[in-house]
Amino acid sequence: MGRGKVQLKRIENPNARKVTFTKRRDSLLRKAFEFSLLCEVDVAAIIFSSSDEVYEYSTQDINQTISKYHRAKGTLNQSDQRSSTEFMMEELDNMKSTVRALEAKNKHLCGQDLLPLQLKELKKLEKELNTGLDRIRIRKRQVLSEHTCLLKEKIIVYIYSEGAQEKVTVEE
Amino acid sequence: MGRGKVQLKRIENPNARKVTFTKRRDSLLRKAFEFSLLCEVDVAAIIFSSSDEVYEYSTQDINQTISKYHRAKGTLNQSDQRSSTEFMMEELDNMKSTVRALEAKNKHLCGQDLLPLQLKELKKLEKELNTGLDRIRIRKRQVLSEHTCLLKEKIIVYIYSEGAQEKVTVEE
DNA sequence: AACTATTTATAAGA
DNA sequence: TTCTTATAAATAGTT
Repeated sequence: MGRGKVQLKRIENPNARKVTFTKRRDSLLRKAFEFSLLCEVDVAAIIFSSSDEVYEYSTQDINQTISKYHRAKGTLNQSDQRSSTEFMMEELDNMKSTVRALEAKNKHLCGQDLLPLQLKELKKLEKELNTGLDRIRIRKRQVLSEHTCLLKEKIIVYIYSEGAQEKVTVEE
Repeated sequence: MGRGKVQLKRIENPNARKVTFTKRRDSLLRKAFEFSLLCEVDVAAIIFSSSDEVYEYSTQDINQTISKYHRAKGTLNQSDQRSSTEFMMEELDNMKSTVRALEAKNKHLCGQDLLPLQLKELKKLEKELNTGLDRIRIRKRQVLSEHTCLLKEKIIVYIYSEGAQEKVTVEE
């Protein structure tokens, strides 16, 4: 439509290209608008100039249209992504307070930061530590006796083997 | 362009509307394509049918175009959002392993889950607990002596005051 | 789905 | 640039 038929390729003359850009940009946006109105459908069009200025038309808010597009395509849409981000932030917050609590408990168990504690809490802590200490000693004795058994075996092997190279030590 | 001039309003006849939809849809997408080619610019068009089928044209991958749009508009674009999500996921992962480590340490200090520990680790743990226990006992004695001082004061107050109502107890 | 009378878009010229 | 205009293209209504 025009004085001549156009070749479908880049318009070489930069000026002519710019003029055509403006003309076709406007009519594309107008066509999009007419189309959506006549046929009562959602349409969005985004146009960048060669210097990346943005021209757009959208039936509704363009971000809604983009979200709708993503939804239709089954790709993650923005609002979903935003809410998953929010969810993660919440989880992160929870995690942080968990870490704080665990670190505090840990320090208390190691006898640090005791000043804020009440007598009752100190007694509870002492009890916990006593229990822990008992269990650790029991386990230590077990391990130790296992070591000793192993040692005995090794000694026997040692006695019966001339080429024994391995050095065996028993702690505590 | 047609047998008559169109009114710019919804085409009432559903059949005519559907036909026009197809015609204008195709030409809009074709126009978008021609435009981008002739003027060498980025264009994206998204069309939904009345039953929300998607028709689209984009010079490059449409998500890239959408990102470019968001970037140009200064709104948070998807890839930015994705990377912030990725960052948070990483942080969340780190936090989770921190929690795991702290919980394990805590359990060990309470004498639980000792089986995987080596003799050396058990001894270190025992030492830590002993230190902790010492400190807790020191602190407990402090608190207790403070209580006792307080008690002494209260007794004096009690002796000199007839209306004393508060009941004072001293633990251990 | 194809046709065609018209309207609309637009390339090139002023 | 902007306006004009000849012509190409799109398309509403028809078949």
